[in-house]
Amino acid sequence: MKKYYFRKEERLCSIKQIEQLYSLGSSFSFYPFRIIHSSVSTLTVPAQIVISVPKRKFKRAVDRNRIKRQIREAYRFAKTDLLYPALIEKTLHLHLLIIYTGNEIITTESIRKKLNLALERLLNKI
RNA sequence: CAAGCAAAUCCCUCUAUCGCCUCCUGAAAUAUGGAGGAGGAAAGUCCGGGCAACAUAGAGCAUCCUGCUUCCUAACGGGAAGACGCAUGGUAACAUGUGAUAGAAAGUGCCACAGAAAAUAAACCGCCAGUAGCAAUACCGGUAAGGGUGAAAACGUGAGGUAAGAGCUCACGGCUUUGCAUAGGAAUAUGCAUCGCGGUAAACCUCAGGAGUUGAAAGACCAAAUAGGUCCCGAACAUGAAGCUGCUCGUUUCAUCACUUCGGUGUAUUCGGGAUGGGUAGGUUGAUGGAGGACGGAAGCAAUUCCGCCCCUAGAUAAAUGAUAGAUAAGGUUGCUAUUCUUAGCAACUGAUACAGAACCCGGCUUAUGGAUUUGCAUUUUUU
RNA sequence: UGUCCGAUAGUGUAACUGGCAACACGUCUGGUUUUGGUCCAGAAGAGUCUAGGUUCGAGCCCUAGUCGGACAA
Repeated sequence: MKKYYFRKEERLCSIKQIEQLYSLGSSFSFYPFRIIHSSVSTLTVPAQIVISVPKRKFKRAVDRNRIKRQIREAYRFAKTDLLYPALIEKTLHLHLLIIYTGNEIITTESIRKKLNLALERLLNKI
């Protein structure tokens, strides 16, 4: 049985690395997400990600937290089924930044579908 | 029974699967097992304090804040009780609501337009005396009663007084200063005497009280790689002239730096190695047991305080507390039945919901909010 | 987390010490021109972010809120 973990090691926590990702990484949009990615040399896990919801679009902290939790839940399933096998096959390590650019809260089911499509497109690009 | 007002309390449930954070167990781990994991406002950041660093003889000035009294409190611009004013209701007693409520009798300023005049004063109409004139009237002086203007007109009413008038004098009344007496702990109230009479201090200001500055991104500790600093050890030596040599390299002597006991030593430069201080990334701490809460008793009108006993209740750090499925409680909608026409029962569907997410911690204030329960208040209807 | 500013016609800005909310551009109407532009003449368009208070009177003073912005690493 597969384990759908999502631990602290799989998050990108360093401010400097995030700034580097913003300045050097390449990006594309796939509604309702905008994904910034760049490959790095060594990591203990295949990918480290940041989830971001802009304060300008969602004023209340409750809404931002809910969207981040939805995305995190969707990513937890998507990376185990989709992302990690492909990355291990290509021997790549990634830094990822997922920004939610939609204007309203949508259901968890549709976020899961959209995120799967977005990650497939990411795998085709690299 | 119903709706209303006020106060207090409670609310993200349970089961399954997957997952996150902290702690415990464990030799150890991201394993296994166990325990725990958002609020009344966590919000706004409007006040006050703890805590920390720095500064600091004392006093004054400046700046800012507060402003009826007493009490509560660690403290407050918060709260409690009271005083006074205003508004509404009431014949009144009083009730409810509300108030930045010290000082306008220290001084300065301002009061548009209108109006004669907006504050040491001032005369447009009017009233009165005098002079001139037959008279109308003119000149000069007195006068704040009356008119009109304005948000506000020199305290109001009456009498005396006067040529006409005027707090000019008196009586009553309103506000007010000071003193005394009584009541009260005080604000204040009542009485007597006395002084005074436009408003504005959310105008400057005066008086009284208070404020050191900066905030956890404070502060403390550990500390990789790289570069550079300091120290130690080891190795090497630049330039010129002459000699050795056919020439280069090399070597010797002398000079170019200092000291010298003439053997050398030191300084400077380069390379290698080691040690060490500061300190970056990063990490630990600060940082969650406290002005803590529940219950009982005592003091107090109350805010609150004291005593006893019990309880431990988030601790993340680019930031956890979630997702999916199902279940019901209160509630909601629809239908059916009974009925005093408003309730009750049954069935189906819906349904864990409003406002909203801890970021060092407390005490308040303000703002946003759907429901449930309890208590109190007065009102209406029905029955007895 | 903390500190500090601002909000006025469609747009950009004024309004001193509280006393009729002003200017420019834009808009509309008319004229000039064959037409458009330029130019000339005229008009409309706000009650000052919201609520409450002080005052005879508030854009201005005070309190609370809403929105926008700046600064401190």
